[in-house]
Amino acid sequence: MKEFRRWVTMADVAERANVSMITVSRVIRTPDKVASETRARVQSAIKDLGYVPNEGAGDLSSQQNRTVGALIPTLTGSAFTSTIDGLSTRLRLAQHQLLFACTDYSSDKEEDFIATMLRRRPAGLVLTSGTHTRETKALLDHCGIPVVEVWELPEVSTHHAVGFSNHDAGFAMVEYLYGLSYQRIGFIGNALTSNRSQQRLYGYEAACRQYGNGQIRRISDNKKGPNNSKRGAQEFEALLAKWPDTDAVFCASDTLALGALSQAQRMGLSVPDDIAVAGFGDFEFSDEYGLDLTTVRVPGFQIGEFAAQLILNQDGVARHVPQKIDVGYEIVRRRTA
Amino acid sequence: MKEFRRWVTMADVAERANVSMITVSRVIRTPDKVASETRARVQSAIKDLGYVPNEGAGDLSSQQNRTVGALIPTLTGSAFTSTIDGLSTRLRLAQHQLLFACTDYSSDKEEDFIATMLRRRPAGLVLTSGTHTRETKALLDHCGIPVVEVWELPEVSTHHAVGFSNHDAGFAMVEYLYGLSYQRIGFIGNALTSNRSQQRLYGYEAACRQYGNGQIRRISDNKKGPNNSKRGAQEFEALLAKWPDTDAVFCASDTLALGALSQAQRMGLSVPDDIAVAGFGDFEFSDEYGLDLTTVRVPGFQIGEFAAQLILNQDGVARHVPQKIDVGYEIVRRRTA
DNA sequence: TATTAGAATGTTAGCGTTAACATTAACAGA
DNA sequence: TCTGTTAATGTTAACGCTAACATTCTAATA
Repeated sequence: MKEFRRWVTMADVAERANVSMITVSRVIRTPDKVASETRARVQSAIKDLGYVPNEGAGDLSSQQNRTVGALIPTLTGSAFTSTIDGLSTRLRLAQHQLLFACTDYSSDKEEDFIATMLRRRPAGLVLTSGTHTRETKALLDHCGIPVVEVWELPEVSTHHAVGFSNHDAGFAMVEYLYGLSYQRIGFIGNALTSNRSQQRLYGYEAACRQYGNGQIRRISDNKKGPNNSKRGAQEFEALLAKWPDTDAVFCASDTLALGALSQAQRMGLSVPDDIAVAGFGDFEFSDEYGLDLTTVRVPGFQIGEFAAQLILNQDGVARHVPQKIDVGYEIVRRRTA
Repeated sequence: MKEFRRWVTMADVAERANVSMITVSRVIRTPDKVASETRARVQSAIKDLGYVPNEGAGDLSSQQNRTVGALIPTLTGSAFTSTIDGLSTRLRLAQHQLLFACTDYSSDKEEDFIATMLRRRPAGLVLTSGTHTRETKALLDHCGIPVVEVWELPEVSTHHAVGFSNHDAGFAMVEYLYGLSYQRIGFIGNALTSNRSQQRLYGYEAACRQYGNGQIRRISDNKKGPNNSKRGAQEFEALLAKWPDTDAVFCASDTLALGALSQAQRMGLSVPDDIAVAGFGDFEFSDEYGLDLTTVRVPGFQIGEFAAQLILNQDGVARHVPQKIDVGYEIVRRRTA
């Protein structure tokens, strides 16, 4: 039966080890600067009492912070999970911790979360959104901590960025499809959800202009909403209803492609003979299931690691020159195209 | 060009609004207790200066904490993402924040992360592991904060739990398969990875004893490792090599089932005519793809919400009676069985 | 008019830690 | 012997905030 038990403090440890608090502090942070005998005494006091340092108090005193905030739209079926994994992994090595939240595709929630996170005075912020409300921008520009935007590389930005050109990646995939002799290529995906999808669309359009007759095959609805499989299936169906001779579709995400594939199957179309399908993101499932989806592979885990690195590097130092790290992408040809 | 700029403090706000700090504090936390005129003055000072309260300092002073730690094995292709979504969502409503980390299936990392998180003095901890190292257990038992284990319901535990009986769910699925007249049912999945998988296996075994001839069809390798699709495919193949007349397999996760299905396809087996496949977890993809996987649905998001609730309820109060919340499960019959 | 209650605001101390400076002891070199 | 240097440890004052108690003022009540 646990009672209202106070956490053991550094003072408790100091008393038991018969030293001053600062010596305990040194044993924890700079053990070399303490005589080995004293050190041993303090360490056993720490162990005996089960002392766990209060890092919040330490941060307050030292004016540092070993916390990093990260924001992604959602976790379920998301492309960003690997990036969060990478972040978490890299931060652990540096003894930093991850403050995490899902914005659920809402700018308001994003603003709310950022404001709330800043109250913790994190060492940095990792964002996946790209587009922010006016207030969010002001908050980010004035808070003075490193902000890293991931999964894209904005032309101009006051923040760091780790990602790749979604435009070029989209272009490259469509160019590749043209190279495989597909002629009438459609685009599937909601370009309003994120700047990333939009850039992929622009890349598609540019490739169509360069290699095709410039015709754009796209169901342009203005519905916002997640780019999930259901949407992929719906848009695939609509696209083929409008342009029955379409011989390939480029989907703005693997999840969309999943839906497109299942719709193709339902419609009795053979992939890639009747129609080719290409995705984007190389999500785990496409590799593992017989799907064998032709797609654009992006090093999501690495993106997380780099983002962490950018923030960690700045610890304490105010290098406010926005860095851009291009992690590139890779066309992975499998069965569907 | 941003410089070494100090964060605006409450003292700055107080000075500008010509009040004492405590008044600023009250405007933020208990606005009702401040005269409207003063309140307005303080609020505009806050806005003018772009003041963001330092919650760490506040926590230290008030001996409270609005942070909750959560630990899951991994994020990519994980069943727990929806639970984290639920946690995040619920915590936001209570102005709490989520400290998050991936243990990567390692008990050592788990211990490390828990120790590190405790340094932040979180209001509670949400764990998905069930089995911990000796040190971890000691840490959890003595830290005095609410700990919630999710996705299972241990018989005895000193902690809260939000989940369901993996044994019963496994039993129910296999019982259901027997009810559909399948006779020779195999089990796919590594029962060593987690207690959950093990319980599902036990449930399978119990059902076999009760409804079948008690024969266990399972490739019992002692390889640890993630229950991913690749493993599902391998075990499926091995299982059928050993017992060619198997007419149904119960997989410990949907991801495994995904692999099993793809392997069945490769082997030219028709599902469910030649062999039925049942999964566990109702992951997003199985719903969205033509997969139409028969599976056990678990309310993952709700689990997260409940876990948050348990921790929030305890805020400040020391109710150390471990609660158990059974969220149940549901057999979802689709095409594969 | 004196008393009291309550609303509004302020003062003081302390949360648990660390930075910065201070002290002490031991010992080497002049 | 005296000075200087270094290693080991200690003292004091923050860090930014809030709890607890204190004060002031207004207005209602006796």
